[in-house]
Amino acid sequence: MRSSHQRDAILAYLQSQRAHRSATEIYDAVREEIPNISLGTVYRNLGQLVELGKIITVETQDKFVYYDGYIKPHTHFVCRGCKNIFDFEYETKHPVEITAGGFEIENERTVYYGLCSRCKSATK
Amino acid sequence: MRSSHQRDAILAYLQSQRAHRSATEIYDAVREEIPNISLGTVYRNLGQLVELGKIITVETQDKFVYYDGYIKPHTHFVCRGCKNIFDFEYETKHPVEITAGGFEIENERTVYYGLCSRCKSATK
DNA sequence: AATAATAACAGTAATCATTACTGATAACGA
DNA sequence: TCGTTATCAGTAATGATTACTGTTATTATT
Repeated sequence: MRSSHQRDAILAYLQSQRAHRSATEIYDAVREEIPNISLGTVYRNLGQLVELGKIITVETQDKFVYYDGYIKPHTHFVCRGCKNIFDFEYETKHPVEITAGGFEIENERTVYYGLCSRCKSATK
Repeated sequence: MRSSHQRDAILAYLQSQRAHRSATEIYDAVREEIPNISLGTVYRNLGQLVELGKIITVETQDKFVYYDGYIKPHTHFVCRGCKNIFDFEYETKHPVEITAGGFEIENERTVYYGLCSRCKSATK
């Protein structure tokens, strides 16, 4: 794989902050550094970075995929109020039947939905 | 809310089998009973059934949403080989920081990815 | 049972995140 | 420096989902 300025910029952006960004948000952010980068390039490189294991995807009940440069296993909490995504330590214990049934887990995703403490207070 | 033949058929279909179906698959299945039902009607009623808590959605790394008539809390395993989705008992333990941090969990989704035992053997 | 109000519908058009395509450009081994 | 070709920018296409519109069916009321 050849190196590319575009891919480096995308990875650097995702690693520079503990956040979960959609392709469009990444596109907007990277355009400040590479004004004529195209959205297709962003998608192609995001796919490659996922393939390389440098970033991960986070699927939620939103209509788009979020990308995360923090690849240590962790879970997510999506607030119904402010829509923010919070990271949490990974404490999941696999259902025993999975491994007992001969299934091979390669990775997993857990997403919690609810209200963060700030939004919970606001609705009171 | 008024009763509707279409909504009843959709719910009956999803409850009749332990499966996870996309909107299009549900559309095709229900059309055998109601040939001129429209896809928009399927989507609208799926949304209402989710709202009513009669069915749940399952978001995966696929590009479409699956609907599930089995609403007892459980997790899913998506096989990378055969693409089947398997159900498992719910044994997740919430990260302590979530409740400690004042977050209110309303629901959660866990999806495991990997190979089922059949597909694991096939690749050997 | 007939009527009125309107939720729900079928059919179709629009939206929009994502993917595919194409000719130009840039990375890099020879 | 040159040739190969991965990658790119720009743009068109795809496809799941949503919105719109005139019609139909449900349900409360007469």
